[in-house]
Amino acid sequence: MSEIEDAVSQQPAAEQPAQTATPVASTDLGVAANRPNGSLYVGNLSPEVDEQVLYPLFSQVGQINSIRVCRDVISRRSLGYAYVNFNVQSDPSSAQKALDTLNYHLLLNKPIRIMWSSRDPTSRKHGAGNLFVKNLAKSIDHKELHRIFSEFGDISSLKISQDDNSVSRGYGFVHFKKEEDAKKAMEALNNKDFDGKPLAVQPFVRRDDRSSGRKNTNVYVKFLPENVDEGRLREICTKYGEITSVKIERDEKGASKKFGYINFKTTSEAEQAINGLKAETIDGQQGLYAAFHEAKVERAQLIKRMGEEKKEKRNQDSADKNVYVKFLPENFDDTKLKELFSPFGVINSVKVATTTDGISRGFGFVCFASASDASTAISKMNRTKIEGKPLHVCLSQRKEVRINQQARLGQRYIPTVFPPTGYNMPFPWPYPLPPFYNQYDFYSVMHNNGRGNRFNHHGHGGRGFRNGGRGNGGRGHANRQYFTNPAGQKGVYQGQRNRNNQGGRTRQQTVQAPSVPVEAVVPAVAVAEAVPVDVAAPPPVVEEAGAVEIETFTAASLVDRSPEEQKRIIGNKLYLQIQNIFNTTVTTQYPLEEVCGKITGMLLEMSVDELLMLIDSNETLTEQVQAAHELLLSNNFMANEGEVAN
DNA sequence: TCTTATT
Repeated sequence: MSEIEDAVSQQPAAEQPAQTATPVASTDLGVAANRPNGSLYVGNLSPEVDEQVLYPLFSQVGQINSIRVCRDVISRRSLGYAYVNFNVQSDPSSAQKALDTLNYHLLLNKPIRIMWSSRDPTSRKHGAGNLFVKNLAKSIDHKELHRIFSEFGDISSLKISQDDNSVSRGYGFVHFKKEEDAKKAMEALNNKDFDGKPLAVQPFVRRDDRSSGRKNTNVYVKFLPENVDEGRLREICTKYGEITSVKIERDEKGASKKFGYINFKTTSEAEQAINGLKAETIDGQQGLYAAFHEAKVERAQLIKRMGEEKKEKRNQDSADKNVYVKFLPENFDDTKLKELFSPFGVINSVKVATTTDGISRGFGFVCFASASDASTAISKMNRTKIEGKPLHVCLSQRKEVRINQQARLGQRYIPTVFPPTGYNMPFPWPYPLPPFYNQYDFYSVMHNNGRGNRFNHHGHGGRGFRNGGRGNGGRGHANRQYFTNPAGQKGVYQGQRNRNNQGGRTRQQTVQAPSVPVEAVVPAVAVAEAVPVDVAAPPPVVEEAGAVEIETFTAASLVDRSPEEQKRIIGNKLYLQIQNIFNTTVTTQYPLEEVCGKITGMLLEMSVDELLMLIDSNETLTEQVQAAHELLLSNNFMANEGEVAN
């Protein structure tokens, strides 16, 4: 299949690419480098365990910023692990306390396994200092095993395998922080009796690595001449080493199937035989195939793995060479498309997407031999007019990538964020956090400000609405955040709410006033909030009041802008388009500005390329808006108690 | 008788 056909055809979802690191404000609180924040990984959870179960447990030891149980994107089923984020400002040791006191705590009969959350998977993957422990007495539980091994050093993770009834399977894993501690423990504890059984302690070896360590002495050989029998084969192979058995596969009539097996005493003998047989001349003929004999299952796995690797490689290869072209004239076929793009470099393949009747669907793909040619073609051809209509040209995103992006939208499941204790709730709890009010954004808002709130484009503490008509007199803005005080003082919680609902209540609560008032959501606000801002960066330019200019931009003009700028510019346009969709095709019961702002922010999670495609296709945008709106509805993100429809 | 992972 060509790269292009491949790109067009349906593909199973591929692995998600690695996420970029979240910028985190650096705070030196004297904690070890491997735990700069109060984030814990909590694993081995029953599927039923959710945030509401974890909160009371963990809040006993300290103030919690947020808890998130990770779930399957589609089914929303728990993946059996969670992140618990403690407020390090209020107590830098709370996470450590949780580790010391809550590890192996039974939740629904399963012992939770707590570790420091580490973004870097390498230590987990390469497994240095990891021990496999077997022949464990069933009576030994997690705490007991931990007690036994912790004598030799810090343990980063320990687990005893259990069956569905939480009964020990008699083996487990003890991962030390330091490899030398693991070694000491192994030497001291291997073969030592515990509860009447000698413990077996050995380095942990992953299954894949283990099978290769198994003795491989059996040589598979094919393309044998038909007249070669066992005796002859043995004769040929004696020079390679000591043979324990020879077998040639035969059909029911006893005729050779022309392949067989020779088993040697040692692996190295088998290896020599493999090399030698490939060059062997039998009756003047060459061309034997020889290899280690692998069990059927292993072979199937190997083939599968190779296939996956090949496919992955193909994906990688075409990722930056495959150009997506949209808004082609109806009569444009493969030949014309190729002609159009051939000035930019060698083209491997072209394809105009068509219906089953062969009618152009108005878009296509051009796969270049080189990524730089693809890049040139994009910059030269995007927005050039063909028969009066500007083309849209960008890198093609593979279907599974696009699907993943849509899935990611659904994944924007908001962590349950818990307010500090010892404080009267201004509104019912738990309350889900609106999408873009996470603490990092908030933090940046707070820090941006010597000179007024970045999100308040009027530059003063008054009303920050920029919609030019409604001001704050409109109804139903709910604005609430839970955040960490950037000044590092005592945990501060601000629940702020501006609303004039029909009951005439206006509730506003500020426990400790932030340095700059935070205003409600309007277009540019939503856009700005969606883009995390580097705390150390200089304050962004504050635009003139009322200047909600929607920049006219081209893909080329965006190139020179920073990623934040690109998103801001696109976001402004996107906001208006989304607003238009709500005015024409989608209805919402929520305040228009708020819902548009939130959805703009959600969609801005996509890549710039994807966004450019999106703002050019009202149809796709509408689909995405509907999906995002449904998500908001289903997660109850929007204000709902007493909120009046707009 | 050979685990488990990112908001």
